[in-house]
Amino acid sequence: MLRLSKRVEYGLIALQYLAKRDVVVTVREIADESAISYDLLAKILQDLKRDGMIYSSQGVRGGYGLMLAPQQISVTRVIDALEEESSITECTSESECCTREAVCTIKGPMHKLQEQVEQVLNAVTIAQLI
Amino acid sequence: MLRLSKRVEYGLIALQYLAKRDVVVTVREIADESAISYDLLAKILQDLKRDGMIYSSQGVRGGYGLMLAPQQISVTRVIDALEEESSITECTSESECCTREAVCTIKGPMHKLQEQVEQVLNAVTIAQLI
DNA sequence: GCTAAATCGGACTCTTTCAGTCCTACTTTG
DNA sequence: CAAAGTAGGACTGAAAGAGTCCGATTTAGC
Repeated sequence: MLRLSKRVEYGLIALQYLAKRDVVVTVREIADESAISYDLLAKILQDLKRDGMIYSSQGVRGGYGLMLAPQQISVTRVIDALEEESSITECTSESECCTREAVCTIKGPMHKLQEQVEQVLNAVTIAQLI
Repeated sequence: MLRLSKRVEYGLIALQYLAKRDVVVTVREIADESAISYDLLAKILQDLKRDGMIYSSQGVRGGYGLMLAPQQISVTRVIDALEEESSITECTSESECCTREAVCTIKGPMHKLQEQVEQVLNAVTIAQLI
């Protein structure tokens, strides 16, 4: 469907939220304000933290905050942090092995297409969302 | 996953195949040569025909052929003909109604992003696949 | 030190979408 | 009229996605 997953959508919303604040923010607050499932959002923020674009402080008065400047966080990076695969077709994937490889006649062009899409997603950052 | 569906992938392969020939080609031939399920490909070609980018002739010696020049058939058009929805998020969709609309803070930027992606997909045509 | 408010993280369920199959009907050439 | 095609509905199976549940760990503040 060529659609961003809800995980990425929620991730972008959360990052946008964090970018507007300069103190740590709880998952609860973002989830309530943005009408997103708490449990789901909690997992997403954990993944974003693993990537290193945000940090967390645990315990009471804990929460999440940005580690990087908004303009350093591209949509591509968010996608990579939150999704397993992000190639446009099976044959442009590195991890999967294309079942029709021997007879595949569109591998080259698809690679080019993927590069162009990535370029677009790379150019958009959290800074543009604020 | 931001991935083109198999329907679109097979559709592009079939169109590329047709673009290389100047006579009608049967579904069977394309399916065999490209290792694609016959039944599935048959449905895809029907949809492409409905859109008007290819024509069919029924009966013995029948098959499909291009109605338009390869450079007139963009990837966007193929996607539109073969998929229900193609918006990048729920909130940029026209047919769906975003459940979180009241609190959605990324609608504007997502629309811009979608336009840019569409621009890329619009610029690539079957002519580039040959 | 205890308690409450947080993050951490595994395991699970439910739903929807996608890919693919099966079967029957209609069309047309030879 | 038979064989080779397209036309198309209905169904199945598998996989991914979205969301839930529950328990563990950490830590500020009383």
